[in-house]
Amino acid sequence: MEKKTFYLTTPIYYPSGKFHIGTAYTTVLADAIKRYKILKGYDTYMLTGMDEHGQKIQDVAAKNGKTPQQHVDEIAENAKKLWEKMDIQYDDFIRTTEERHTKVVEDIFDRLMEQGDIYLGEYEGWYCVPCETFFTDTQLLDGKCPDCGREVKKMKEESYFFNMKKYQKKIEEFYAQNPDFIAPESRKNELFNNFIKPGLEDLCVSRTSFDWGVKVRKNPKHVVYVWLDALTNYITALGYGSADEKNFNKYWPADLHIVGKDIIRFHGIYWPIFLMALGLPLPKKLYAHGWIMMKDGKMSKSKGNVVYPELLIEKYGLDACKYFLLKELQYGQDGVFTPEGFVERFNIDLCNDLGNLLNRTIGMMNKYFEGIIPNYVGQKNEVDRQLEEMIKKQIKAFEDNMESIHISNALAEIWNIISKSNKYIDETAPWILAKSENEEDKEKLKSVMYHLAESLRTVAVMLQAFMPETAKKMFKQLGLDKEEFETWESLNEYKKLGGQKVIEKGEPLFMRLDLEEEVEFIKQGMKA
RNA sequence: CGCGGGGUGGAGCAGUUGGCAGCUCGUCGGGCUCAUAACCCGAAGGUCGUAAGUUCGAGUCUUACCCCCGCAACCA
Repeated sequence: MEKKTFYLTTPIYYPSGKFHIGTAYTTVLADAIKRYKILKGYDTYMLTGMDEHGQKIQDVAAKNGKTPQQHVDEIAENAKKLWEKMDIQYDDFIRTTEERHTKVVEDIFDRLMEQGDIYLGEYEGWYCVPCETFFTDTQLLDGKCPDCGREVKKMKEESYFFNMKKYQKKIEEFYAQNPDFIAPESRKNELFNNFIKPGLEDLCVSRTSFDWGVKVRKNPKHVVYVWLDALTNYITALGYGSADEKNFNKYWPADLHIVGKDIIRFHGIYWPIFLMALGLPLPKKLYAHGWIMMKDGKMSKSKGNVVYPELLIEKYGLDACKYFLLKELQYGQDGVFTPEGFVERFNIDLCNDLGNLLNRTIGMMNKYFEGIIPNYVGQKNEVDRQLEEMIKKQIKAFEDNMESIHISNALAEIWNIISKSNKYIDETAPWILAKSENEEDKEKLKSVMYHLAESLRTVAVMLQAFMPETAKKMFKQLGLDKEEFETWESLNEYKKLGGQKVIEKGEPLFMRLDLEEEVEFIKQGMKA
């Protein structure tokens, strides 16, 4: 039987510098969803990459005495290293300077021109001569260049336009029929009311003021400008328009485009319209996540408040870093990074709740049963029943949250099981049962320890999507590092864990941090 | 001017279809000893931005207003 496919993408990132935790978040989010889909049995394909054209890159490269290509090669290498360090399971990494992309963009441009979707016109804007850049009315600061503050001139430049107006009706119809295309809904409203309803304006798709880009074949003084070049990566990466369209046929349309809230407009309007023009099916879903903010606003180098993922990963581990990011950003909303928040999350959620639960369970398993998980003996009392029922409910809630991309809530569902299990230990007081000579108490003790093993296994199965290393450690310590105990299907029933042997001395999953010390460390790292 | 979001106990947030106001952290008091000075229980603390309306009943729907944030078109 053919597996169902799931194609998801991150944006292609712009190589303006080192990636901060915001960029890392987008990619981690995609990776987590991919891993979840794998667990659920999908044939997944995840794409990420780099958007490597444009004036800015040309400028930065020149400043550093490099060719643009050398410059982007370097950054692409760094990006790949970071994703490797973060154990991101992408299936393809597309770069817009690669021939497999540029060639197809040239073709697409030609075709759209022939179809009459692209026409030659004039782009009028405010031009700053020293900066060699065009600005729109709204970009100007007090009528001056927003970059250097100098006078700007009204200038005209010949350029190609995409006829968006032609698709006005179609895009409206599309949204009428697919009201859930954009998540969260508020982003759709924003987009619809501000841009679609008032009427679309044609989009400038070429420039002559710089030449680092895909040349327009029939008029090579023009290079393709930004979005027609960038957005098409989602299909060129799959081989669309190439000799081998196997992946394209298999995975397109995309199941999920993950984007930051800043570029929702381009993905919510231009991209569907480009695809309409090409006669291709539209993606199924667009999710716009919020930003990671700092206490004093956006991250910026000038403020000296930028956090790079390497800092957190090297000191606190990849899983802790991922946990924080995925937990902190609520559905579609911004989240705040503070060093205090990070360390507290680490200590409380990871050390106290999760790590300690595993540790005390392993300890008791060794003390009372020489490390062998007892057989399931049924529900010996009310709390056993409650725990089993609760876990069943949590699994369902977890799935619902994952399907609707409420990742932070999904994590909270896992932590509900953890809390409930910690409470369960207190309620059943296994250390008292262990001292009893009573046969019934001995049975109860078996039941308690079995249920705990099962709880932790459930937690580990779910955590595989977010914290694969931690999940692996948990399986290992529980003596359950076997395929049959790790699959999603295995959650459906209480398995036969009895007879498996846990590790003799459990290594703590996470060691508590000294709040003050670590906050200081992170703050120093932010300044550097 | 317009559009979108937010305004819920000290802090940070949940509250999908209207039905006794929840969670995490913090504070105070208690319990336990299996465990990473962890874990568990209890308590204090909210007129759910303001005003009015619909309803048997509204944080949840309608209207007006106030405050904060974002978007405002080719800036990734």
